Amino acid sequence: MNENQAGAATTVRWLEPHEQRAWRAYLDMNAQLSARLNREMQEESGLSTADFSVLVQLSEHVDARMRVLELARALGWEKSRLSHQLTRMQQRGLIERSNCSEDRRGAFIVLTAGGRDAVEGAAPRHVESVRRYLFDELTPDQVDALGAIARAVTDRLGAGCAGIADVCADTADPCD
Amino acid sequence: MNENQAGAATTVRWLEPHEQRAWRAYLDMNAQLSARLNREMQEESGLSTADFSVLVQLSEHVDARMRVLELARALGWEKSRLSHQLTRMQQRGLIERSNCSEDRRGAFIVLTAGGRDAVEGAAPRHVESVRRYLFDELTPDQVDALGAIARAVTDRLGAGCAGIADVCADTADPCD
DNA sequence: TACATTTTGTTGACGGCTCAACAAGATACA
DNA sequence: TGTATCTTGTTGAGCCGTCAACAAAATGTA
Repeated sequence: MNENQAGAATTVRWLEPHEQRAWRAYLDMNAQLSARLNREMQEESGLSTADFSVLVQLSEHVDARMRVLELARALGWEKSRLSHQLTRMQQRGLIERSNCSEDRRGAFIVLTAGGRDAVEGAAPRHVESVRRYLFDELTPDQVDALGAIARAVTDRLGAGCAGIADVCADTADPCD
Repeated sequence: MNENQAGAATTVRWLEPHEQRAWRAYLDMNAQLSARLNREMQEESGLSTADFSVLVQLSEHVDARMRVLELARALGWEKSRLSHQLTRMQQRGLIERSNCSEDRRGAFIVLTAGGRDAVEGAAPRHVESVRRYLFDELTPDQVDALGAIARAVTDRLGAGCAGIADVCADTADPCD
């Protein structure tokens, strides 16, 4: 965009050139890095990164079984996104839905043996990719800086309450 | 995932705890920031961030008209993604396709008056959002660090050739 | 008990992205 | 000229994500 905007333009604090460059570089990094990681995981392990995230959460959990909303909160996903995702993963034998005796509305999501094999096969390759494209290119200071930046931003955004009011505690929006 | 993997696990360089934290923080930042910016632009201006990116490219270009592949290269998108996107944008009157006399296969993509109004209306609000959620939370050093990190990673990834071989010069893959 | 409200989770419609296939014009070259 | 190849761009199938609507069970309250 150029800076000769009509209307309220005079009051807009446009990005400074170095901010503009940082912002576009960040957008590029994101787009390229996520595309690359997704494609490599798909080719090497037959999983999407979304599949992988779900499997990792389950495999890290005691008994490898979780309630749907528990999983949604852990992932920061909307429940309907997760439900669709679980349907697809169930069809491929990565997870199973089992009834919950304490709450008959509910379902437990259970990691299958195939799901465990898939995540354990994908994890080492994925770590290698993340190292290759990200950490190997950064100095230790840059790694720490990235972490600090990301935490500052997610703190501002409400640490998971943006757009997933669905699965967040119904407190007042702490974001403004 | 835990680190007691079967098989080749002994040779895998798992992420160190501080790398793990930085990585997950980065993933969270991305997911939340892009979701928030997308939602705000949709609510305030009726555009997706994809619409906005296309409109910005066009509006920055002399005559506000570009060939499809030129646009695809500028955005780092696959041509088919762009083609679908343009079809939707054309239906909403944001852009028009016009014939190219020099190359009768080709099409010029032209920004309409409505498209220009849309991008000029959206830009100030979008800048405010980007400031609010990102730059206002970062120190000047962090802004520079973010830019440097992003450039290091995109350089490693081949600066736009990842997954869009479609629209890239057909050089050998410089990524491995 | 009866009834409203909240919580849990699924579904369908629709926009968006990727991939492979395709059409048609441009280009190279014999 | 003829023809093989490359380039430009679109299309359709299918997966993915969001939104709104819904069903059913749990919970609160009279």
